[in-house]
Amino acid sequence: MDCGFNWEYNSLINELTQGMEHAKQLRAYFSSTTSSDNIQELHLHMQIILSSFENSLSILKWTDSITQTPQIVVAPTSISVDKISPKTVDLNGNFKDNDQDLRYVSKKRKQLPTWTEQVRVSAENGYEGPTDDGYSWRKYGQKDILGAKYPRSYYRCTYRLVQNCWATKQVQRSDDDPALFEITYKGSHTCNQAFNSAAQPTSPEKHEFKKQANNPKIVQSNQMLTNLQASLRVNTNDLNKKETTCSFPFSPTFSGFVDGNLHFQVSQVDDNLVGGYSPSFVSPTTPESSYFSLPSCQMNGSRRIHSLHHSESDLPDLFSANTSSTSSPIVGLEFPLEHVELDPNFPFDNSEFFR
DNA sequence: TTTATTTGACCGCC
DNA sequence: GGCGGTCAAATAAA
Repeated sequence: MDCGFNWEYNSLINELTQGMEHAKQLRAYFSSTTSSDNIQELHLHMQIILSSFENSLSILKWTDSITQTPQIVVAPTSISVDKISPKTVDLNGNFKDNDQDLRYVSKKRKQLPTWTEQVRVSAENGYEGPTDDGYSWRKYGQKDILGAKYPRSYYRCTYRLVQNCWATKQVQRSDDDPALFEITYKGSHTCNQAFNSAAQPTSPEKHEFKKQANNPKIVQSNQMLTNLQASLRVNTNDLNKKETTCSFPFSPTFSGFVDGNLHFQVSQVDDNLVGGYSPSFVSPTTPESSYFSLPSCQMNGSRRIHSLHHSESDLPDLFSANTSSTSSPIVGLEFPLEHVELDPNFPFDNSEFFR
């Protein structure tokens, strides 16, 4: 897909890199000052911001390593809130092309992106378990693991059958710390709840969503609508106040307006595109100011951390797995250029675009 | 009646 | 052969 997005893509990386460097400087500054609670709070936020930057860059660079054209990346981000060490990701395995039964799916799933997240459950926040992560899961198994004090639970996406969503997760309670749950996710959600996860698990809309999820036409319609909404558009009004929203074939959303200066907002289209805990951040709204919102992670009363690693050798398989799903509203997304309203007078200057 | 969970059995991998 | 992961029938819950 060559839509001339390379320079926006590079600009995005440059902008993220620059933002991360400033966040690092801020962190260093606050680290060198007092140790009051407020300062520590700020330091914590800075850490979160840095994690967001690092993972955004990782995702973008990872995509770039596959193809020079930016695309939707179904990959998790990590947000470090607790001081818990990151775990590993692996994408091993060889699958046979001729295997087409369910076993084939099972083998192929071994290549799905895998990442581990650790969730601490505390009584004070009323969090009842580590499973409420914004997605709807169905438990399909439990197994006693050798050497582990607690059994391991196996969950898969509730919408596996109706939406061919192959995301799974395993929940393992820590032996040393019973309040700590290690959750291993395999595969990213390709179901509709990826676009509705925020309200999904607990809201009354859940039932309505399920009804819709069983209707293929509604599902398709919702997916198209959601894709359309998720995709950015470029609108320009008059020269004095141009409302400008720019669509890109990858997850972040850029929007803003032009009034001599270009004001830009960068936000995540859909947090599930990157694993459910994606950061959203706001780039400078004025040439002089620079601020960032906290990541819009779904904490759900728990504290969580997860990490993602992709080795070079893993990438093709992962990419293949992501793009192989024909029903996915997310993966392999081809950006519909006909939906983009481009102002031919819009100053798409590479160096100034994000300023 | 429908949906979710439990749990023993099965299968593939090491 | 043991272990981890998954299936699917039985059961429970809504």
